[in-house]
Amino acid sequence: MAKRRRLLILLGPTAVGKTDQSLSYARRYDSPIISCDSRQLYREMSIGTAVPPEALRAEIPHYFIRDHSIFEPYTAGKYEVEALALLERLFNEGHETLVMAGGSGFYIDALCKGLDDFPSADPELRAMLMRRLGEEGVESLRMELKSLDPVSYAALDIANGQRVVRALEVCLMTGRPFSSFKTGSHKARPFEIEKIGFTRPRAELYARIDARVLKMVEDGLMEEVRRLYPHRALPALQTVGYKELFPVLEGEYGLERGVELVQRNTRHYAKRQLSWWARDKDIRWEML
RNA sequence: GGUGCGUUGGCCGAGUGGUUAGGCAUUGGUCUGCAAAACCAAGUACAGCGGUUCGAUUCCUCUACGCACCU
Repeated sequence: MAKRRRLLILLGPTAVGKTDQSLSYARRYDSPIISCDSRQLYREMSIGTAVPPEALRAEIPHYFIRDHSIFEPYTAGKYEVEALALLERLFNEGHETLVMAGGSGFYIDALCKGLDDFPSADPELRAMLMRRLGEEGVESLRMELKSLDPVSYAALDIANGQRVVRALEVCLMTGRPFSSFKTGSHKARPFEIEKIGFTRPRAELYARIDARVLKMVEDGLMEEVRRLYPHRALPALQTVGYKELFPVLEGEYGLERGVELVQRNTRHYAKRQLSWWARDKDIRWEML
């Protein structure tokens, strides 16, 4: 009889305390921790992304923590493929329950439900469209999308340049409308999925965020930022905790202001995470 | 005690005799390969009393508070 395979996903807004929770769940199920965090997976960043401490990673194997490079832009699509393969391997090694922990809602959904078979971006085309976005503005790209794919045009966030570019690039690459790739169906997964969401009262969460940012600075965040400064234009560094601190190095404003901005943007981020999960009825919420 | 200036939503800050500046914060939301990204939306404030006026946040009186200067 086949063993019951279960993926336990621990999710929640940044700074809620997922790391501590994942530790106890991993111990309970004798599972490694599979991270689902779009920034902690870059090896060049660690303080600003609040990766789990060294000691913890020595005790329990972690995956998708600092095992990719900022020089190879990562995407939710890659995560779906790689994480699925990893899970398959780990289940085959005998695990019945695997613990996943993370805060990237889009990545979690990609893994659980799957993305449709869109082509991935062609870097040159993407760059060209982004340049046009900058030079001509969204309006011009929107008009082009309207003629190539009226369905997407109607459905898309009309002002969201990034989305318009994505839709347009798929149309141009394939000769088919972007919308024609969307099936609206979920892929089947060869394991059960259980989601536990951790949350806290808003004020408490915000206070934790503010304190954690201060702690990061104490721990040498500015050194990390300085080291990454030459790469500040990379997509991976368009990240809270870094993008606000590069201007400090340039003397645009002081460290104090930089810290305030990181705190603020982290709060915004936490709110967006909560908003993403608000409509996911499969999550069992737990107040910490 | 006197004179002058000021008092705008959580904060900053413009402005007007009659379609509610704006920014930040806050709150809500969107999301199919950059997602810690990108984007959308919401709140109806003019210190208080009275007056002038068809109508006052805007003009006038007084009161309170703040600042400055004078005796």
